[in-house]
Amino acid sequence: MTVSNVINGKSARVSAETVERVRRIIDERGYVPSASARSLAANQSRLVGLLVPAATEDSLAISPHNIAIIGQIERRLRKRGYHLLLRGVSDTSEIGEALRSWSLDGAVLLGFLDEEVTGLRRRVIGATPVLAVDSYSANPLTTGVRSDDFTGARLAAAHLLSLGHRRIVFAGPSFTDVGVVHERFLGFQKAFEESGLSTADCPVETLNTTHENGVALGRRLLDAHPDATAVFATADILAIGIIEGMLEAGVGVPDRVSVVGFDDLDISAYITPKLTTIAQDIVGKATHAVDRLLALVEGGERPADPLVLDVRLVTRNSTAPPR
Amino acid sequence: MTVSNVINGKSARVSAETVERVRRIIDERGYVPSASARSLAANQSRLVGLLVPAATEDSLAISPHNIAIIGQIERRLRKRGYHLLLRGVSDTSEIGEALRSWSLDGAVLLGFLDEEVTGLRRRVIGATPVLAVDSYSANPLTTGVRSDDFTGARLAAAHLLSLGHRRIVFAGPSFTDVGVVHERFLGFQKAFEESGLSTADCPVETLNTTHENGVALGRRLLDAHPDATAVFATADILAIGIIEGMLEAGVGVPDRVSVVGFDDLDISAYITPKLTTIAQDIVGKATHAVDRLLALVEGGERPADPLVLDVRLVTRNSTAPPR
DNA sequence: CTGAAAGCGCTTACAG
DNA sequence: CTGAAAGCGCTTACAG
Repeated sequence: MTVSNVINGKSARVSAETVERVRRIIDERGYVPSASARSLAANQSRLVGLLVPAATEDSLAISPHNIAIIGQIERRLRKRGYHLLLRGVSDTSEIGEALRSWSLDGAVLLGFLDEEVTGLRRRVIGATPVLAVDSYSANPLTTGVRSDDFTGARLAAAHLLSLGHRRIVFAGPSFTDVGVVHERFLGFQKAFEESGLSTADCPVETLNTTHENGVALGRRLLDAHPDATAVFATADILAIGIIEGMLEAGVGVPDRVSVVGFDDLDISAYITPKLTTIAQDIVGKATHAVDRLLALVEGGERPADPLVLDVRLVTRNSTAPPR
Repeated sequence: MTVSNVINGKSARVSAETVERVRRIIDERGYVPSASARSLAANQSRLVGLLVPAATEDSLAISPHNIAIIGQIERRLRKRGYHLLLRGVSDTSEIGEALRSWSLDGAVLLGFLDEEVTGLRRRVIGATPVLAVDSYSANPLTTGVRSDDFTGARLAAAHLLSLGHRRIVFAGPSFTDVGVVHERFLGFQKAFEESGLSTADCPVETLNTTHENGVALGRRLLDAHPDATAVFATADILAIGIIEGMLEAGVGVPDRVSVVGFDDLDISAYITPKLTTIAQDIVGKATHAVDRLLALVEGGERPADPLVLDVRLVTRNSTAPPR
């Protein structure tokens, strides 16, 4: 018991001398406490789950942006003395299983749809703190950390408008009346309003966020929308594909069509032309996600409103005034 | 005890009727076994560590190639009924701590230097199976899975030689007389030998594998080596930087200088010109790494020779005959 | 300040 | 085929 107190830093209950002696013996023998025994007895594991969607049989469905976040989350958890269980889940019911099986102290949900987060019930997650990254779900059982998607899209559109573009294609996944893409669409519209303009002439192209789909759209973009002079894509990986498709089709970027992305992936600065895009604060997202989750784990306060992180416009070479 | 037998599938010791009854009750109550209690009692955790180097205070030091592998490893482990503990370690002594603290059934080392793997002692890792990805270490306590680096580099050089290049820059991190980069250098030389040529006129540029370093090298490449007509870079991310640097400096790729990379990252097909490179079998690497590790975990056979995976040349647009 | 004892939820010889 | 009992390595009231 005294040894236990020393290890757990409850030095108020042990004499300095004893603490010293225990410490020395621990070092000498290379003693390492058993995490499973600890979890079992204390009913807390110092383990946090990082749960990501996984199509059955398939790989983890992690976007480049989310991949960048994983490393940062691990780093922050480690710094705070926690460990990371990385788990792909093919059905939301597996979330509850993971939580209870490992007595996870908390979980970060990365890449789930808003409706999946909203569908989480107390019966499934119990009292375990759960944080959803990039979610607009209002589920009171979860908290969130996300970027200011509205402002990001507003900045992107305002940039294109200020260059003189009017007919701008909005390219992104289909959206409902809530969520990341919807917010970006609202921000896109807002920029037009602020300039006294309307998005009535702006085509919306709906497609899943992959490089491949971007290429396909790029190839046929001017056939479908001959008057378009710019594209706002809701993800860099999509924007990169669109640029590739347009270049293939002989459409100059940014001479004929300007393109703005969203994310600021590393690779966005490697392609030609370098991509103008909206930068998200990846380190901040990861750090705040962990800190927020652990505040719940350790303090037990109830989830407040989602934390919203600033974004900024990064102007590079894929945008120019229309011809 | 009977319930335990049912859960663990030891149906030989339980009547079919009882199995059925237990199963039903488990479903009704939504019972989920406690992983920590199980680990503690059975002395096996069904947990595998994925250990990656982490500079202190810094992010995980994961290359794009290794990031792609992580998702695949998680998938394979999950399929085999194991869970993944992702952990950055800033000192190899932490490896032993992680193994013992969580009673890990095994560990995959990703991105460690050969000397770090070689330095692993029984005292640190005990009897836990450890597999090092991409390592040439001969440490008998570990097994390995890696690509055929020698052949990859040989194919790359042979491709350039067949196009007519003779003065080819070898660009990669510094290497000793063992390891991935050394193997690639040997394969590079081998291709020259097979053509009755020598690498005597081929400059070796030593630099760490980052996009930034590649750009810097690209900018000064022709100043430093005016006669060079091609570059073989030991990593795509480096090759991409080199191309960017050369284009900036007004050096045409592949018109003036051809470039071959190694890895076949997704982004290598997105840049302009699309990169000719050596493709590694990422899915195979991850799958075999897991299967091999679990063979040790479950069967307890002793580590055999490292498993070597085939590579192949992917010809795209960054290579052409010299002017 | 120190320690004996119960208990966390499982697994595993062992007896019946 | 079934189950009582010990034990895995900790934590935590509780007594001294």
